[in-house]
Amino acid sequence: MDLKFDPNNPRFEYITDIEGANKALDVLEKASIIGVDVEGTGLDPHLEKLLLVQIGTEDTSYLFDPRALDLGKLERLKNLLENPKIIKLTHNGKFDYKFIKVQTGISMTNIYDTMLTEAILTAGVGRRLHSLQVLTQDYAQFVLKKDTRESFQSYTGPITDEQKSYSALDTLVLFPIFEGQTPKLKKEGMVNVAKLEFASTLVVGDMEIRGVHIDSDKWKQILKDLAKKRDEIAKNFQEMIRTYYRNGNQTDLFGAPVDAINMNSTTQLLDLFNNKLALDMPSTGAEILKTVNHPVAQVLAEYRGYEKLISAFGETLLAQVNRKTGRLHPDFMQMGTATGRFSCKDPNLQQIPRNSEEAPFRTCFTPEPGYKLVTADYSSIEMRILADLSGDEKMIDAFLNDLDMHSYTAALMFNKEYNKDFKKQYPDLRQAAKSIGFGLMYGMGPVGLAAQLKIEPKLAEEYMNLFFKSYPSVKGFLDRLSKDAVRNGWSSTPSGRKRWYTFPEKTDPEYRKKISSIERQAKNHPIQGTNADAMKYALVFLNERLRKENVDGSIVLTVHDEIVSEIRADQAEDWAKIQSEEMVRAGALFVKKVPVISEAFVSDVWEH
DNA sequence: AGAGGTGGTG
DNA sequence: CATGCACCACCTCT
Repeated sequence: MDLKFDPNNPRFEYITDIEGANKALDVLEKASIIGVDVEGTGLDPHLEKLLLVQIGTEDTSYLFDPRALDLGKLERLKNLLENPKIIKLTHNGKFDYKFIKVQTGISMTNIYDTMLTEAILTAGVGRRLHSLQVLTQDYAQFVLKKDTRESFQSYTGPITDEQKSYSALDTLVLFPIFEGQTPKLKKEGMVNVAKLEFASTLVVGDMEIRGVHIDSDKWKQILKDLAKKRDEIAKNFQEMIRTYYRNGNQTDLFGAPVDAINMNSTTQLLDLFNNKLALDMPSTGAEILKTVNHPVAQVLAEYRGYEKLISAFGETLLAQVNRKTGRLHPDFMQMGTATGRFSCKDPNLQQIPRNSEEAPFRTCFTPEPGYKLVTADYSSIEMRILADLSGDEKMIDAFLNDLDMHSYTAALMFNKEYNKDFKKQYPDLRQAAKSIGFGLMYGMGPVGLAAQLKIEPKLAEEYMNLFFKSYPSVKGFLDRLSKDAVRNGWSSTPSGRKRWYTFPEKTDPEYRKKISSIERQAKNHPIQGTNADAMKYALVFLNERLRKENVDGSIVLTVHDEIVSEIRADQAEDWAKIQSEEMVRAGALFVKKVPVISEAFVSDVWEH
């Protein structure tokens, strides 16, 4: 690899005035590909300060100092970064996009992201984090020092020579990585997948910048109510088990009884169940507790229900409300999974409990005054994908005729007549059909199905056979997916999104177990991954419509098959129609044999 | 610090 | 032969 720069002495221009900026732009405007990176005093674009915006060609990096120059006012710079014809090489461009947009108002377009590219080129195998350091070693064969990065943390002084060199390298090194990655993208047929990811980045950036509003007072009240119930149950529990412990009658300084054990410790719980109560339990999980015929187990299960909610969705979530915006700005990772789905963290808003009477957490997510939430989700999208990809005529017919899928399946399987009251007439049969339908998409076998339905494995196997007889193409389709994956070492969605597998040694004692696991993953990947593809297209389409139609609002959440946006009240109803239409249009890119359905509604709280 | 257990979401 | 996909948060224990 011939580098166009010297890693030990990179060329850069440090720009603090208009003349310097114009000279740099004279060069940059002639390039078709530029590298972009930013340095800030921290990670939060709302709270921290931009210290440098580096924009470079393959041999020189231009370091714009936003403390010396109002970058948002530099019309030529804005036009450069917003020019859709010029490719901006980035590494984790979402970060740079957000900082630049929040602090200068400039909205970068046409991003190429080396981190995302590496993620799609290695999905399922290898590292989950693709740092610039590692990619530099892989593609440019030198060691990128990273110790200077920390020097920007909370930094207020003038930019040092060392900081300049370091910052310059961060744009220069993007070029050899880009050169090394793009042939791989072509070879793997993943250019369009990459383009989809890059387009999604801007949507995710906007979504994270906007964040989502949460009613903290209401949230706290829910927690308070839950804690009261939990504490009462905990007290009962300690009471019940006191006699088994030597410290059972001890009291603290104020005369309150001391807890016999820590209810959150599985070690201590297992000791209680197995040694004191002689129950012989393998674990203390909910499934086991249900089967244990002892009041202590039931009380523990009840306690767990509350303790889970309080600990996982408690004050730590509220503590993440941004002090500047007053909203939550979670981190959506567009390649957070091996299948192409998003993951979400800090906080993970994709795992907020569904609303219940006791814990209506989602109702605490509300729009700003004057706005509405518009929620839309795909209707049984993964089943529709299965129908489409397998090409099963019966399953396709069921969706074409808009039947209740699981009822229809049960009717076919058990030779009953389908009608719209089927769900009421044969709830158990419908449930069995539903479990098989979902289970198959996860590669489940008879034993798993038996456990789920609490029936004998033998009967479960009969049920599965009935399912496959009802939908003759499905079994062959799924078996082909697992066979192909084991033969090729990867599976693929119709869009070309791949997932690779690492195979065990033949001598591995868990060889068969690991192969089975790969087979299940390979059955699921094209289905889940196609869902992910559709969602990403939908997000891109929706952001385009927001801009084109001049809608006052933004997408605020995405939860696998659901999109939530926050829209000015008078525009919300019209937007709801657009939102479901665009989701359908995106889904229809992949699902062509059956209809794609998305229903949207307008509300004042997040409800599902 | 990292692993294992548990349980929330789609 | 082994027996359900994809995640993240919190807790305890080492």
